[in-house]
Amino acid sequence: MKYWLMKSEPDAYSIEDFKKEKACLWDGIRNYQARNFMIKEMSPGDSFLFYHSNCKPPAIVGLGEISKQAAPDPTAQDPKSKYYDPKSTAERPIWECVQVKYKKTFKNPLSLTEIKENLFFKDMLLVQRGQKLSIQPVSAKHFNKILKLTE
DNA sequence: GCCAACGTTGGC
DNA sequence: GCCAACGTTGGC
Repeated sequence: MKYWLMKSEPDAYSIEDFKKEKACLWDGIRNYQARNFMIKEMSPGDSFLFYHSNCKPPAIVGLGEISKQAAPDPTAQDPKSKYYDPKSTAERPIWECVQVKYKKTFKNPLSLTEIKENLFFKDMLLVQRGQKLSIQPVSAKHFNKILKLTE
C-alpha cells in the first residue's frame, strides 16, 4: 500500500468536480517521471492526496484512491483533446493513466503555507526547491499526519 | 503577470 | 552527445 500526492488546477478539475463524478481517469499527464509512477508504482487500493495547485491558496483538499491500474491514456490519441500527442498511437501508446475514485473532501484543507511552516513536513517532496512533479510519492508518516491535521 | 526551475526539442 | 532555445509549471 503506497501513498501519493496528485496535483490538479481547480480551474481545470477541482475536488468538487471529483466529488460529483465519483471516479475519473487521471489523464493528461505528459511528464515521463509522473507517468512512470503511474505505470510502475501505483496499484489499485493506494491512497492519494488531492492537491489544488496554481490557485489561492494552494492546498491539500481531499482524499482519493487508485481504483484501476494504468492503461493507455485515451486523450493522447484524440486529435480534439488538448492533450493530443500524435507520437502516441494505438499500436504504440506513450502515455498512460490510472483510474481513481473519490473518497472525501477534507474539513480543514492543509495549505502549502502551513505545510512549509511545519518542520514535520520539511522532507516532503512538495516543499523541496524546484519540485514541480504533478504526481509525487508521500511517506506513510507524512500521509498519516496530514489525515490527522485535516479532520 | 512575473519569473525561477526544470524538462524537452532539435541543430550541429 | 552537447547545449541553446523554448515551453511548462506553479508559487508569489
